[in-house]
Amino acid sequence: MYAVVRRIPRGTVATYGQVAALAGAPRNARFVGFALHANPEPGVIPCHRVVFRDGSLAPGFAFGGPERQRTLLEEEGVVFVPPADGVNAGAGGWRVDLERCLWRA
DNA sequence: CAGGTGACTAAAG
DNA sequence: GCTTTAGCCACCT
Repeated sequence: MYAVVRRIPRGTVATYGQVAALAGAPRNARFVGFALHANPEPGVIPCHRVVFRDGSLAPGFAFGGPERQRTLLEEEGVVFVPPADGVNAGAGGWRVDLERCLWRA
């Protein structure tokens, strides 16, 4: 499963469900986060490439801040979509364009 | 070895 | 429509 997370190509993101499915457990999406939380190999596992079904990742976890997420993913070429709401909520509301950047095995 | 945990996900209330 | 409950199963202690 860690191999699966590491296999996520740069510039793409995978949902917990996606990783879980590739890991061989389509129903244990929650465990995916748990495994990453344990993070037996810090720095090796790109946790920031793993996002929610909505396209956003766990706020307060992952790396240090939602702002950092957008920067890191944008740096890798991941396309971000601003909140549909006219009022920009800052980093909150920003989601990854799963249609374009969702990792496809 | 056995038990507990969990960054989710989907469905029901 | 939004909030809360139920289920899942490999990894960690």
